[in-house]
Amino acid sequence: MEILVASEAGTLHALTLDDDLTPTSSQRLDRAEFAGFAASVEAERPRWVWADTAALYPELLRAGVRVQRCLDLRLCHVILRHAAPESFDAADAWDVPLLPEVDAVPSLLDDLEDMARLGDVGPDDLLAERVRQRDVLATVADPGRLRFLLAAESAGALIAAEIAHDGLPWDLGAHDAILTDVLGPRPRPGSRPRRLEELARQIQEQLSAPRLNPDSPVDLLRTLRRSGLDVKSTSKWELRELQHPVVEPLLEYKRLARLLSANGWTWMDTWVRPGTDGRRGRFFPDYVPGGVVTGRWATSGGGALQLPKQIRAAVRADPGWRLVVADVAQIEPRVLAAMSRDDALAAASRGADLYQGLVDTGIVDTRAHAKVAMLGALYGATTGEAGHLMPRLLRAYPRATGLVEDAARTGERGGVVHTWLGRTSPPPPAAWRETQGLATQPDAGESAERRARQQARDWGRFTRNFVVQGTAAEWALVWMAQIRLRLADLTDLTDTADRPHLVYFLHDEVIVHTPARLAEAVAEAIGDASAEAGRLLFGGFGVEFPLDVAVVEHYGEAE
DNA sequence: TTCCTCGGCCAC
DNA sequence: AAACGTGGCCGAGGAA
Repeated sequence: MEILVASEAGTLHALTLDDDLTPTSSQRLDRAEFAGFAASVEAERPRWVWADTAALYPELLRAGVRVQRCLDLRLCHVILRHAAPESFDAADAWDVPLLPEVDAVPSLLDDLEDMARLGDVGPDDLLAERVRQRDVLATVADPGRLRFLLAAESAGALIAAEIAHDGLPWDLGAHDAILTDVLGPRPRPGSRPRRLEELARQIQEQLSAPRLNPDSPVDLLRTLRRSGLDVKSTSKWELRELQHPVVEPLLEYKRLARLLSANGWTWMDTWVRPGTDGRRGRFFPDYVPGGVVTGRWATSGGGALQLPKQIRAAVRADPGWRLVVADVAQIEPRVLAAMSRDDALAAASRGADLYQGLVDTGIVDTRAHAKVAMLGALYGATTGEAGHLMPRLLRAYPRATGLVEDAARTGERGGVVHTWLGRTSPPPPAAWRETQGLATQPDAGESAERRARQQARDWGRFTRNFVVQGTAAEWALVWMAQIRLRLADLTDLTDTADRPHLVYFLHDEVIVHTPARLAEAVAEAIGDASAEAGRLLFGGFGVEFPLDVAVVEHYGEAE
């Protein structure tokens, strides 16, 4: 059973559909009735179908109602349009970006919540889109896989909304202690923390430049060169190689200045809601499912995808609760082995450490070389150590390397490539084709040809990585959806106060916040979910996805 | 004043 | 000092 929920001019319409997508009943709901309606119908485990999970699900969550499955038609639309562009006309209302161009609607900023989402789609339009998507699905090469992807993508939307509702437990006191320890006490607004001020003075003295602003790359580069240091930039990679007394305080300054600007007291004030008795604060990452072309999640504000290791100890479970932190070891090479059906690479992956497996089978001599070579193959390295090791990898794993090489060649020709479940890469932009076209003209100059070759190789590296990064993202989505199902089974669903819940996701890593007594059961559920994700995606093919799982009080304890 | 690009660096 | 993929976010400083 499916239930379509349309929202039009503040009123909700719920349509119940049978398996042929024929409406069997229809009703109007006041906004206030929505959660009660959803709670009563959820017992029958329907599939909820709506235009945009982020527009409707939060109000259910606020009312304490969670649903098991949904179809997010906007997210599905994006996938289907790329998979079968010939089935769609010009861009329509379903192609609107998640957030509008801010320039375009300055007067609507107050209504952003309502206007930016696809909340306002009438029941007829919603049903028409649902039917269209079913029909498009029937035309693609492998509807089963794509249907699975749409379900996984939609489950991701539910999870993102739930994390946005629950938040990541955050210990403001621990965060402040870390900052104070390395920077000094919180300074008055507009002035540098004590430690940064000291370092700035040292740098100025070492370079005999009393008015140097170390935060200004232009100023700093000029001053360094005036001191006889032959550098082309102020990056730490280049500075590290210099023999000069300014290097140490300068690198330390950069490290601390970064911490202050990215995750200092201002960030804390902006993104963390203080806790209450017996409860930590909460950081609310604004995840954007499907926000990256490859299918990875993006974030919009808060920087949840780049929480530096330095402050992870501030992620701390509530008293009496634990964090279960789990990440997949070397997900991308494992996914590559599975999707290319490369038995040799799969065999090397049959252990907790795939890179060590490459050493043990004699492909390379050290683990470090194995990692460099493998990442080089996934990213398209041509020079240096990675480029040098490539021939060995090509010889040892012709199927796996062949898959990414093929994807690169396709991209270089301007073609599109597909992930395992059928997410399709975007075609190269018009300017790209134009440059390629110019280079094939009879009167094309040397430089035009060089530019075109360079650009073709660049796009090839993108498509090469797309197939693997995108399939890894699919694995992670399925893993997380399986975790979510299993967590719901650990407790009585109505018992929301004691419910283990996902609070963080980072490409190949999750954190579950759970009452301490359930921590071991949660860890086991996460492992089961990993095995199930492998089976669901790749059937019986023998690639394993081993996890590092840790039950901790704070994230800093996990590796 | 606001907007935008760039250099730099964090995460995977 | 980037090389070799995907991102977000910051301050500086020039452009509008």
